[in-house]
Amino acid sequence: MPLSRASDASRRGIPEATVARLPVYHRVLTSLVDQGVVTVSSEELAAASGVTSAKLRKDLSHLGSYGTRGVGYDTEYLVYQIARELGLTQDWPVVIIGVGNLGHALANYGGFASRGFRVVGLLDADPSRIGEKIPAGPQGSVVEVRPIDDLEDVVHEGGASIGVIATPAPAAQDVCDRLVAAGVTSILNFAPVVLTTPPHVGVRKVDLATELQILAFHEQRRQPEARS
Amino acid sequence: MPLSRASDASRRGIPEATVARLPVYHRVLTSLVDQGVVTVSSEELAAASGVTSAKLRKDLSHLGSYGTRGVGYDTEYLVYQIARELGLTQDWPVVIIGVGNLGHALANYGGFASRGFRVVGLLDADPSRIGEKIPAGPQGSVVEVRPIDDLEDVVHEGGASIGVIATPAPAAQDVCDRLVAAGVTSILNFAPVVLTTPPHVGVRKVDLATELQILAFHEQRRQPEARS
DNA sequence: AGATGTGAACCAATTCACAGCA
DNA sequence: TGCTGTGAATTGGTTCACATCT
Repeated sequence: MPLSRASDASRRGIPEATVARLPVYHRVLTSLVDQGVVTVSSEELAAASGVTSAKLRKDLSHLGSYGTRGVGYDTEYLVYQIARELGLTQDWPVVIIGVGNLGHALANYGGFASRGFRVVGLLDADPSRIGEKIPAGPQGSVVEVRPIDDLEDVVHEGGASIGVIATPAPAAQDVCDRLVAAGVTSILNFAPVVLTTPPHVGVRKVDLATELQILAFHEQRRQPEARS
Repeated sequence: MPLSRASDASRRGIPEATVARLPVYHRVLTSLVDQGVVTVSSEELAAASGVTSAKLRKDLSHLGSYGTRGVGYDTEYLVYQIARELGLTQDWPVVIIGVGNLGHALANYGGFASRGFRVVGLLDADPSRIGEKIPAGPQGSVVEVRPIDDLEDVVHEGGASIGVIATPAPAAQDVCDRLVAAGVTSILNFAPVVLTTPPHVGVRKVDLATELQILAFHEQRRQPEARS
């Protein structure tokens, strides 16, 4: 088949549910490539990713026809196609606001650098934390914590279009407004508040307490024991 | 209306999507109660929660009829009903495995204690971290980090049915197996691996890199700029 | 009058099952 | 023969619009 460079099935509209699973496939495939596995069936890849094979095939069909009938998928080829679709082949400068324990964890999380995310700025409002040098990235590179007032400068210097909010809840909306004003168009929010943003800005929220509460809900149903 | 103690609409099956939003409503309502707000309309509560009013009303209708037509919802009453439904009126002992930056952040995250979650154990495989006392909870209570070998003891002593995995990826499945063997039936996993568990165990996964990748995907579509 | 609660219509996502190709 | 890719059927979730009740 002639490899048409813009793929056939793809253009416009990959379902949101599919997008949310692509990073998982990408990670599993990367691991398979590292292990020297050259070919994988939808059944195998699905099992390793914790989904059904039908779901996996439907997901991949939205990207294009990258498998071979009767054989399976070439791991290296597929991992690249998914990376390209997700935009992992690009460089994504990221700024992180709030350098508490969570901010630290994010800054030196190994999974970022290997996927094109580069921490170009760490900001905090606490004067005692300014100047601290934090290892951010894979080998040895460090980033210095700067005062929150430098937010606009750091965003511009680094060319960041993605911001991560890891501040206490009361500070989050203000930080968000400043990020948006500085030109950031994607925000990952760890503060337990609902952010208000203009429609052109993408926001995702990760809430640690929420996840535990969902677990507790199901756990409760599992224990039909004590009453009042 | 006679307040039938098991509620009408509830029994069996609140949609998963609704369950995932209840913690948000709960937080917003708690904040409103703190501000002294006594009554709230679906329109107002929905706006503050970042959803549409129709969705909010449909969600709440799965719990029962807790509103008053022409008026709205009594904040205090509603916050209690949601808390009860989510199981937040109970005490949930939790063990956390892995006390790196993320584990630290989780241990002293204020949002837990106020919702019934109590950290009864902190475990780590790194000998240099054993014995460290970490503030876990709202006022002054500390928990000492214990060696990973004590996992079973800590789960039993604390009566924990919920475990949080904040270890590096390679250790996660082993820790998971031990938690399950010790009787834990709900697991919150921060390690970037797909865990294998028996069907009676509930698992939720939070993946920091995944969230950034989903953001990057949309960000990429927003910039129809550079080609190869 | 005014806001809830809900059937009905709509849309998105998953599952089924098999046609089509290597 | 064996596994992908995909229409068709099904399930789950959202939105609409209004009957219902305070």
